[in-house]
Amino acid sequence: MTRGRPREFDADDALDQAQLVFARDGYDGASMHALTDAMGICKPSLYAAYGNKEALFIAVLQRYAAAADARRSSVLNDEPDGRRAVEQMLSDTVARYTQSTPSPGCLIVAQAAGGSTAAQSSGIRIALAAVMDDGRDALRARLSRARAEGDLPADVNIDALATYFSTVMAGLSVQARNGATAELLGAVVQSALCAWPIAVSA
Amino acid sequence: MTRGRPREFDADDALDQAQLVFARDGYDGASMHALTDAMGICKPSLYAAYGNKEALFIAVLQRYAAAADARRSSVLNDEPDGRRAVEQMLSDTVARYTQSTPSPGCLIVAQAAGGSTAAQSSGIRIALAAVMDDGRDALRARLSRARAEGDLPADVNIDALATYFSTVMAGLSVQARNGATAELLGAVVQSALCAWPIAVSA
DNA sequence: CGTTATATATACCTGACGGTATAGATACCG
DNA sequence: CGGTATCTATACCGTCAGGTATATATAACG
Repeated sequence: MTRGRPREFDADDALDQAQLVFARDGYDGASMHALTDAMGICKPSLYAAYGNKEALFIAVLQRYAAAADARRSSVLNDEPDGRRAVEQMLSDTVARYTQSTPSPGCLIVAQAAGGSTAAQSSGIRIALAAVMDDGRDALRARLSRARAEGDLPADVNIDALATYFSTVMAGLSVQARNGATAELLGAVVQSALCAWPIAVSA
Repeated sequence: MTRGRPREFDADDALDQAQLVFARDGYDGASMHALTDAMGICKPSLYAAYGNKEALFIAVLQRYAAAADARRSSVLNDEPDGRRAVEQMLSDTVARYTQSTPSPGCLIVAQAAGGSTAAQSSGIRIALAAVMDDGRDALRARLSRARAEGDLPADVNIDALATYFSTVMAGLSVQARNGATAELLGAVVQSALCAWPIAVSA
């Protein structure tokens, strides 16, 4: 058992609130005051629980990425047809990016697209690169399966195709943040899917 | 003639230097000290010439957008075939996004993707939305011409297709900023172009 | 040449930032 | 119940942010 006074807040709930602030203001724009306000805790509690601002952001990021990864994996694997699986992933992405008001889009993409490139070795950029790689890896694995199952031609470039769909998803985040509607982005998804290579039936 | 002592710096050159700082650090991350250092001027000169930080960024943004628009328009209009015109635009985009070290990607996309959504009515977001709309409008106009010339089917949704290619370009900026190579993004462009609707020859 | 208008340089102001010391509150452990 | 470890709250610290006052330098005008 842990000794001492137990903390009066739920660490994961607090991360969820912090996520909203980071998504709305960005890492630089989010002040510790705004964060503690939203999390409902005072600063020493925050620093004791998470360390500092950068560590807090990374904790938020990894929680966000874990949830996103879980959703994406289930969406990708529940659908047996490869093309429909990717379509479901993109449609789900549009739904989530456009429903998260007042800060549409993806926290990861937002920070990766706009964050400072000066501190390339900073923990934040490392963590961002890691979660983005994880996302593309999951997609690549699904495309690889699709190729093995005949949903993709044997000679398709899996890396390039995975990067392509990742690129589209990153773009969807940007469009959503700029106010694009779910209907318009749905049409974008349909256009994007036209790039799905057609397997020649043997 | 202008009275008084003439300024000792070129206003446009200074904007170019400021652009590098904003691209590297983002709007929030760029300090006035870093900006004046890069521009080679002192703070009162900067404030006298541009007003304040926000106005300076908007000036940088509009200069950047004007140059980007000029390049894009020439690329789009020089090529008579619609599909090849878009291909040239995307390839040119990849080349520019990957060659601008140490801050790859697009200044507009970076700020639009990651900037604060809190101040929706701020001048920055308004200016960003305007230049992004301009870019999509130029593309839409070219697609409309392509449809008129038979390079696209008559029933194609021009709005959706223009948004689709804009989405891909925004995604390319994100990928470039995360270190994707020109080769890989070139393959992404080829995938993206597979979404070009095929006109049925009458 | 004196006046005037503008540019530059130094030095400074107010406020907010990230982060912390210290003191008080509340639980487990013996 | 005493001791101790942990959490919370207030108040604070040093630094740096964006922005500006003041003084000085340099040009066009008359």
